Amino acid sequence: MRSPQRATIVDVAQAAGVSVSTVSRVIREHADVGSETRAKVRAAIAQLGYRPSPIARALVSGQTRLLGLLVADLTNPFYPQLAKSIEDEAGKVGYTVVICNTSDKVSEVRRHLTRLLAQGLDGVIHASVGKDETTVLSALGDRSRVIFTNRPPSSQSVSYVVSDNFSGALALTRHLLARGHRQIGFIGGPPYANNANERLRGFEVAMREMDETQAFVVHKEFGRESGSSAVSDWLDHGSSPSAIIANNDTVALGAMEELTRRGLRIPEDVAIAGFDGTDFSASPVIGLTTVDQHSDEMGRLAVRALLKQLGSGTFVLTRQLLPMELLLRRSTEGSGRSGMGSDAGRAATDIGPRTVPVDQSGTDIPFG
Amino acid sequence: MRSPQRATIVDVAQAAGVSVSTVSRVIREHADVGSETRAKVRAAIAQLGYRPSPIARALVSGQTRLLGLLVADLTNPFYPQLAKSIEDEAGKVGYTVVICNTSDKVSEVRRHLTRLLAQGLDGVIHASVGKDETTVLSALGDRSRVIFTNRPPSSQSVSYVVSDNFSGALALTRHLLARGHRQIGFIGGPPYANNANERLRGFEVAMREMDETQAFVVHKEFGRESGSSAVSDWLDHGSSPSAIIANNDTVALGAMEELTRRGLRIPEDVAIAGFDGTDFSASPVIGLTTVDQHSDEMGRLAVRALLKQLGSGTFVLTRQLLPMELLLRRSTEGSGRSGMGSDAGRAATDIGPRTVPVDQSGTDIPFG
DNA sequence: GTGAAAGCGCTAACAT
DNA sequence: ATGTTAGCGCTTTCAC
Repeated sequence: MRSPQRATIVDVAQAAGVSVSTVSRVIREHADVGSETRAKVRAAIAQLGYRPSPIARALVSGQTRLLGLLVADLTNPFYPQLAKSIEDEAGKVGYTVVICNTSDKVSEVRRHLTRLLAQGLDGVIHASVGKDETTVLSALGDRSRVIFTNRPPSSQSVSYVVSDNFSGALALTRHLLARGHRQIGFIGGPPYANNANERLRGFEVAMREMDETQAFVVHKEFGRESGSSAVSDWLDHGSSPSAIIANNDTVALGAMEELTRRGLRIPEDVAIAGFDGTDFSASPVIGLTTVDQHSDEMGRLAVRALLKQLGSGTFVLTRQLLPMELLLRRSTEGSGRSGMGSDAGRAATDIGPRTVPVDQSGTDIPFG
Repeated sequence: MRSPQRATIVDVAQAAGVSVSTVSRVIREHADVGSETRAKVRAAIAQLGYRPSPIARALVSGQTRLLGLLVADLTNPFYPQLAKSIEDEAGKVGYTVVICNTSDKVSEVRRHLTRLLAQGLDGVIHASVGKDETTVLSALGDRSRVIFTNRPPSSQSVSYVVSDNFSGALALTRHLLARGHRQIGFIGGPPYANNANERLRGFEVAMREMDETQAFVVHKEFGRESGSSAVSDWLDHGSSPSAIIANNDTVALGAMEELTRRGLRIPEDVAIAGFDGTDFSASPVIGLTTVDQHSDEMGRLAVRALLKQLGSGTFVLTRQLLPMELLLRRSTEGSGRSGMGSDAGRAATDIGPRTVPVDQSGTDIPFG
């Protein structure tokens, strides 16, 4: 049952009656190799079932084709969606990605980075904490080996591909205002999450555009409990928003739970909306209005940008802001009769693209 | 910004005024090294910030400390839960795990295995297809490098750590029968999924224990759509089960969606239950009765068993059947008033442990 | 167009 | 207790 000793390049060379360097050239489809020779080598390779050792290659090239992906919490469905897209894109060009759960802790980021580095990875996609560029950079030693996604870094001198959270929140809030809501609760995130901060800013700007509005803002972590506890905070202290915006879909679900528990109807008594566009938000059982992050595109672009950085000798800063999309569902739109079909909620409002000019210098321009 | 040329073992040796082998010994905390020498070396290592190259190590040792994890679908919340537990356990002993999405296709399994093997991984945890031992083994070349989890393999000569799906289904079905249901629909899985098969078997055995029962069985894949389409199949063709058992929580959610769409109330009109014990099933908004797989324990045990196999020279077969736990929620128990608190559904029925005797020979004993 | 040989950074005999 | 040395499987000058 032992696996047969793998053939090495030397075996192939012998079998083909050529030198190892010739075999190496053939493998890498390098320059000029006589077509007969090439054929002989190819035959030998096929016959021996030879596969070059990635380890030996890595030793000499210094490249492992291993990418790290740091996510805040794999049990928040948004991250698996993102991870899938990243893996697909990376896989296409022969890269393997290692997903790491950070629980949004800088210490975990450091721990994983150390271990990954010890494994010899080439680069990192950071879709977690935020505001931790220093930690990341000091572990990696080189900003060309990392790209931030999902949450923008606080500095502008490191690459990122994130959503235009400000505009997304703006559009969502305006929509709720247009539907007549004036007292709106916002469940903000922890201070390190820049995407959450941007969303809050969008909310605040929209609220100020209108008179007679009242905003209730609390700050929480990203779990379901956060949603429940925010609702409790408000209802137990006499605040009664007619609509609630949660920082992400998971938190929104938690808020729905608490409202349900208290016998409040959604959206008749309280409307509710989230962010991210997770799959479950679309479920008719849940029917949650959300601002979609387009995780597919985000992941794809992040991988491409990172690979570009890794490849080119000179570092090229990437700074991309992706448009979000407002997906209206029952949780804000009213009871949308049972038979509304599976396309419900795809009546979307696209929030136009917006791109930040990239300048190589990487000066720290504040967001917005 | 370039990362400073990493120090090598030779640098350390020079700095410490010893030979490389001595440094190597110190690194690996090997045998006897004079305590002064050791101190000198340690100092040099610290001072140079030396970290041994995993690649060079891998080249000589043939071990990468990389584990592959094959999952059917990362967007089914059960798999992230499982993955998390596996990563944690593997991380504790310095292993890194690469998660791969197979979409339950043997061709994808093969593709990933090939790529992972090219990356030089040590072993694989297979939590996907099932009945594909041949493929897996021929890719890996050695059964000591793989362990099946979640879904049992069809042969008994390869290691696995899975739930006692038969007993779980038995207990769930008996519970529904006890509550008076006689016409029960079962949404089975595709033929290759042995855990689904076991669940169906448990269901059938329980149904036969009682007179005057009627079972509606359909076979579907594992997505939400499967749940919806199963419900449609039944209702559009005059079958009307008073309870539905879905093969997993995701499918159950899909079924709930279709029932809701058709204006049927859960559980008043139709009761529903799933499998796996995913986090979302516990949400009061969903309140889905489920048979919990204990993904934490399953992952932990799978990793331990695999590492044991990888370590020991002689292959030791592991065959473990883990108890499942019935978690009763609103979807089967009645409307469980709004204020039932967050512990609702933790009133659990433990389904006793059951262990299959392991014999080294690995003869093919059929399940049950 | 092809080959010889020197490493990449480490481990593991085998000396001493 | 410590040092010497031969690889691990490959890439890459540098010759021919």
